[in-house]
Amino acid sequence: MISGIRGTRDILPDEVGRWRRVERAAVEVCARYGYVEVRTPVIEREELFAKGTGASTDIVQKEMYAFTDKGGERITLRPEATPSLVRAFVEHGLEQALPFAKLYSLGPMFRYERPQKGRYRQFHQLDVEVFGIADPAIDGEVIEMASAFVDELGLEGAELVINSVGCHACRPAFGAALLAALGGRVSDLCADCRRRAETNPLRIFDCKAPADQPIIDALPHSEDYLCDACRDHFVGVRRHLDAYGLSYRVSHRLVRGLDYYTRTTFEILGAGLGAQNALLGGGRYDGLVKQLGGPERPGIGFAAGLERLVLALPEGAGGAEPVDAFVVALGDAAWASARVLARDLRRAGLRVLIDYGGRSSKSQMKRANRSGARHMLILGGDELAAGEVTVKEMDSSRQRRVARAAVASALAPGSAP
RNA sequence: GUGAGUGUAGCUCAGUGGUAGAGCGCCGGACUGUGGCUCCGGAUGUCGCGGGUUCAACCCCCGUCACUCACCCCA
Repeated sequence: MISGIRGTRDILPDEVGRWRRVERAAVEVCARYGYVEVRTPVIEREELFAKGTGASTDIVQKEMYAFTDKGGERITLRPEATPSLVRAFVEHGLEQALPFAKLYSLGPMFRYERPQKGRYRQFHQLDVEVFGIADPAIDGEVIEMASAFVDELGLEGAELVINSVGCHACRPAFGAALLAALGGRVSDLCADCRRRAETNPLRIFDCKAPADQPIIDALPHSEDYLCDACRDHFVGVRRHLDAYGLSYRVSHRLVRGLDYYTRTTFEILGAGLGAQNALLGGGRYDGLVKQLGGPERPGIGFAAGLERLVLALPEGAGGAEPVDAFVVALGDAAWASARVLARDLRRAGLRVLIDYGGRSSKSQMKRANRSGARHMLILGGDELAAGEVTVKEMDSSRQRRVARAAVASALAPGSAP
């Protein structure tokens, strides 16, 4: 047997309803908030992510499925969607064509990571991006929409966390203040934190090692180092969230890993998901469009992990649509006629199953029962001769004979058996 | 990349150094034109893979792969 690739998953019939539930909610919520859908390729130039996501990030350094194609180009499976959407926005001049550059996209991403609960090598994201709006009102609207999406799915116990990490002007000062506050205590931290102190000091706030916590708790907060413009912006964002009546927690420890984030960052954490508990995360990235060769345009957005949303969905969500009828043929003579009956009902828009080959009536009926069909349509010698069909309602076991032409209407909900 | 746990029937799992099991599911019958309930019968396994120890390995040892969870990273 040839097995699937590690970290990839087959979404089987018993789970696909939950996926459709999440995807439908995503599409509907985005439409309500004025977003339009964009679909970009799964493969991109490697340099798009080196420049966009950040050459120093783990995603680019060790997690990309990158290769040289037959033409000698460096290609990669996309590890995230934001750089692709920025590219499409710039490449096609979308700000000219659209009233607002509010885009969303749905699709698979690829990262070579060790799989665990809620984390896979091929995973799926809803990606939402807004280009060209600097006003904190859009930060508030994006975060409120993310929250509405989670609510729409009926997820209990989700928590919204926000922070501001400052801009290119004020963040370096905060980084320096962090290192200064750490001083000689860097050597007391865990190995991961000592590495972070070298590469990306902000990420020390992500540390989970209990021994490090007293030191980390004493570190300065990014909010206290914001420049005036960033401070005003953050106040504005919170004013909007308060006006919406959203409950949220400001956490100075919410620092996101991608290089491009500026000012607002946020996450929504789910309950019962294990260690990978971020249902969605995002923030503002005011320099990214220019960084990728476009005009100077601010940006903000988020990505939601569909696997995690499916995982967090309440029990029983996304049940399958029931089958309307299962046609049972009794005796060889009835088979051909039964197949035509099934065809006619299907063309009339009904969901109809029928068995194949001369199985016994008993086994056909067992299969009808197992299929969850609402009705059983019995066609034997008697019915054939009379031009009728026996319509049996499965739940009540009540049945009646109906003229063939009237079968479709007899299957309608509320039609008495 | 690191650590721990787990790999036995389609699924959930028991099992003992000496001929592979249960429950559920599946197929058939009891009931030749009435499903679910009950009873009876049946099929299905390279015991993850490779090597070693042994008269004999599903069991013990080594390696390897996969899965799960956690670290890292992040949706």
